[in-house]
Amino acid sequence: MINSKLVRAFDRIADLLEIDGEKAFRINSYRRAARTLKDLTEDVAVVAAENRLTELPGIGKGTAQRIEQYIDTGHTDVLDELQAKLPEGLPALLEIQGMGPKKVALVYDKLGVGNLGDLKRVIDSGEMEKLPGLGATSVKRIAEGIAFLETSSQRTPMGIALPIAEAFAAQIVAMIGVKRVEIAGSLRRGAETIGDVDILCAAKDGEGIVKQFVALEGVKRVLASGSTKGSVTVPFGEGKELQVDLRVVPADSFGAAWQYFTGSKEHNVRLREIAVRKQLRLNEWGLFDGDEPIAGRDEAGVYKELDLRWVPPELREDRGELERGADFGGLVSSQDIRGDLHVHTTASDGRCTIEEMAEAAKRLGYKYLAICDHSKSSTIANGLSVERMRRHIDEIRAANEQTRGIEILAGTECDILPDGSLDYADEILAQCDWVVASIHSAMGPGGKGKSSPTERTVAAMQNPFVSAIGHPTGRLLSRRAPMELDMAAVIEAAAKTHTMLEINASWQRLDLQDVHVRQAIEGGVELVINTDAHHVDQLEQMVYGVTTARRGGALRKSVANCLSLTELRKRIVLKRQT
DNA sequence: GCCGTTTTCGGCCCGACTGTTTTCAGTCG
Repeated sequence: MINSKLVRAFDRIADLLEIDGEKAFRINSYRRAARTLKDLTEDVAVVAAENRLTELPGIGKGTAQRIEQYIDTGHTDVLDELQAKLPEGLPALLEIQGMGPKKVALVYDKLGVGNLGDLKRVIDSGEMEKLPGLGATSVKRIAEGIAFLETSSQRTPMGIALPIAEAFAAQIVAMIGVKRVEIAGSLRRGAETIGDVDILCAAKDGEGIVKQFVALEGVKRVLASGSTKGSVTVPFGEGKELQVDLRVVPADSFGAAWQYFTGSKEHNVRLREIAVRKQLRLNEWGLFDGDEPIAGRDEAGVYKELDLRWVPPELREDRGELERGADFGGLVSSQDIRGDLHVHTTASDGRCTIEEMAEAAKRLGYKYLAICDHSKSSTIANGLSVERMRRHIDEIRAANEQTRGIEILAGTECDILPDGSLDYADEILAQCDWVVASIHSAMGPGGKGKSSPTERTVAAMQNPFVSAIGHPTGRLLSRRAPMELDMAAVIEAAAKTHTMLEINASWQRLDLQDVHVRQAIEGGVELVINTDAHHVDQLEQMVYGVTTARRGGALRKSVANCLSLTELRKRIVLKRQT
């Protein structure tokens, strides 16, 4: 699809326009268009062909023309002209903390800086700090910004950031005078990757709390330490750093501040527009009628006074959540999950036994657990031969006999082979209670007599024993791109065959991702949220899958593992009889 | 450049912080 290329083109236009000193509104409209295209789940070329471009939010006549030109020629005049005018390396400089469009334009105009190398040179030579409006301190900060950019991974997966954030929050809440501590920012919204960790704290003595915060164990560098805000970095992985910000506010403003710092920026802009229409003013300190505060202590009050329903953080992305009459109350939550229907054991590549996994699942309050080890073709993952699989099923049945308080289902994660057939014959699959079918090999686009991932997935769904498709796109966050999957075709086939689609909860996968969750629900497909755990500890990753489901607007009634075991079995039978 | 239950023209969110200033511009979230 050409969508992602257009997203990059429009973001680049916006960057260049900013450096060029264009009006903010025009720049924003390009960013808005880029975001719309990023969220779009269908091929923009199809939308264009059907003359529906201007129906998309933030896309008017002008942008539609540029999209059409790009589809036809691979270029847009606007971008070509800007690129002819400004050096290629300039937009990258905007990523440096402390460098905004004005400063980028300044160093370009006065010193001819066209890329990162040039910038480093004029910093070292001392030329930069002589520029008007700059000085030794700001140049030093920019130099630190460059260093941070080069050591930090740009975006950190939610699964790495959340434990770090929770550890900090636990230490802050123990400080004297702290009334309340909460995680805010994109982490609270459940974004799959985050830029930095935002922690909010209610206390009177901001300076004292911030001082303790920047001195906490695990802090590598202190970026800022003031009376309301502290900012530090924390090492993780191999030489990487994550930024953690703490803000301290009075208890009376906690709700407004939590709302404000949770974002997203776009959601907040929309909220403030609504406030303005009501002749009110909304900021991080509260909602005001003139100088009179009318809300701010809690989040719900802020929404209520704007005649809005409180919006769950996962949905605050300005994707229509303030307008849509959505059923927020029915949104799936972690408490609704009654079982995990995709885990591995030592039989294939897991590190715990059937009994260990079952005991851990029971501790989480689950009523059922499906053991789904790899099938024979997944040799790297120690996939089970037919003979081993038969014995494995017997072992699962025996373990189930021995275990009380949880039902252990005999399952498999059966490979979908390159030709679209399944790795086990129906005779084996029929013995399983539950079958997840997944693609693990030949993940390329297909063609030339080779089946495409879409064809293979759709073919697998025709098998009556296939209950669900595992990690449908096969992506690994920032490590492997998703397969080229025609999601609309997969969803249509899933609905028709009563096959569920998995939201793989592993923070390295989150597959389906949020926009596809929404698309699947709109297509009438039932979902299942599984951890794909290879160790008892990984069962706790369910929360990431639930968060992703919530971001896609999934209600508990759309998620199969919120069902009782009896109801779940009925769903499996329904598929087998179709 | 987009958009419309005050509008097809004239709007389009808000405040803190910082460093450079002597009244404010730029950046950030």
